[in-house]
Amino acid sequence: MNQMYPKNGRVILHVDMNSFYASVEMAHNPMLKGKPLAVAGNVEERRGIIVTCSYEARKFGVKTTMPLWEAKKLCPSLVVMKPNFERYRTASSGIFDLLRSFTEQVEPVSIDEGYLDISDCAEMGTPIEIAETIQNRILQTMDLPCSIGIAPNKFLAKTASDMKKPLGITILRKRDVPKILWPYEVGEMHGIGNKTAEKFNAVGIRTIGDLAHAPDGLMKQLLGINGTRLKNRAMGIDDRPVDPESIYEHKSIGNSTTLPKDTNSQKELTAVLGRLSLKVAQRLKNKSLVGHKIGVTIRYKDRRTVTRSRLVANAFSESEEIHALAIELFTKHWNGEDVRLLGVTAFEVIEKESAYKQLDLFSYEKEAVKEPLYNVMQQLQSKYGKGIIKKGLPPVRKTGQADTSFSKDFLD
DNA sequence: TCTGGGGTCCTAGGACCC
DNA sequence: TCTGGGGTCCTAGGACCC
Repeated sequence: MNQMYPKNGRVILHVDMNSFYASVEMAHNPMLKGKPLAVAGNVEERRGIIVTCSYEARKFGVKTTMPLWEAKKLCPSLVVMKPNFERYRTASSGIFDLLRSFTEQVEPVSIDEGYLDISDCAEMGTPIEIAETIQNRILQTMDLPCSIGIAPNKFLAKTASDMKKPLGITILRKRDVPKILWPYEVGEMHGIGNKTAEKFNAVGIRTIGDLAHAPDGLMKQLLGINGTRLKNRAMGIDDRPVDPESIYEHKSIGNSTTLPKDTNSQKELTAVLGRLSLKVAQRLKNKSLVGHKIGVTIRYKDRRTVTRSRLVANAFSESEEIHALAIELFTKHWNGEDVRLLGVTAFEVIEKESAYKQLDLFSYEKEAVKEPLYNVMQQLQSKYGKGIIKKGLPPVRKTGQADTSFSKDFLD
């Protein structure tokens, strides 16, 4: 019997906080409980949108990304709050600390959701018992509700956690994929937005089951590599590992803002770029990062959006440098029309330390004096490719741990 | 009196090199 | 003289997610 079990059966949890910002506000001020509550950006401006809302607010038809004025029309009694990001970050790190007390194999994907690989946690109980314990502890210690999906991979776990809210626990076994997953409309699938759903509908793919049965060639032709991937997901296949280190791997850091009023005043726009550059510089500094590529985003009155970027010879992190680079890019590419939004982004960010190390390697290469170090660089290049010089060393990974596991057919 | 702000990944085309 | 083919790097934009 044993040899019938698949070798690499995994048990993955996806923990998804329910209307996170609104729930944190309610935990912080219990008087808000039971009220239609919305957290909205730019509350004092016309351009505020709903970021999160409580289930009471949803009953009125209030939804995420809805303009504030529209939400108030639907629900005049709506309580509207500005976001307190500090508060949400604190709650979030409390949640992830709690999750890490079960296993180190925790991958946060955003402030309010994350994956756990509990394949090696059999001694703690069944997956359902573990999920119940997690859900109860987060609720009891932090007064915050979450939904949890249990499945053999990330995609199915994510899908499962979405199926019952709030405070749901849902198991999605691979053998149940045809019955449970396939009847859904293809647009419901995580990773498929409006555009892709339209493309699929145009060739007669309406349900996730249709996608699972679609010809490989068609998928490739329609969406390239992503087509194949989506089809695999629809079949319940997803080999991505749970990666606890991924949160430390930043690729870009940027700030943007929609202006209170559209403007073409160069003085004002320059000042806004200055404030954005300062924020980017502060965030780079907090994380000890430097950037190698500067980017600006310009959105015009009619929402046409232009992005421009360029590589910079020397790594940057100071706000003045960033501001100067941003102004240079902006003035070169701005067409003079009224601007609605401006953004400044640092790309190709790496740790300051490894940026220095690479500089050292460079200078040794040029002078060709220190043979041993030059060789090190050669080795790095042959191992990781030439990009290593620009992109930096891959982060060091902790090695996995041992041993005990669930009976392997639990989720197959 | 519409539609925020933070990201990631993929693709396509031109430049450039061998 | 009528000009290949493969590869990488760089930039811009699209799609998607929370």
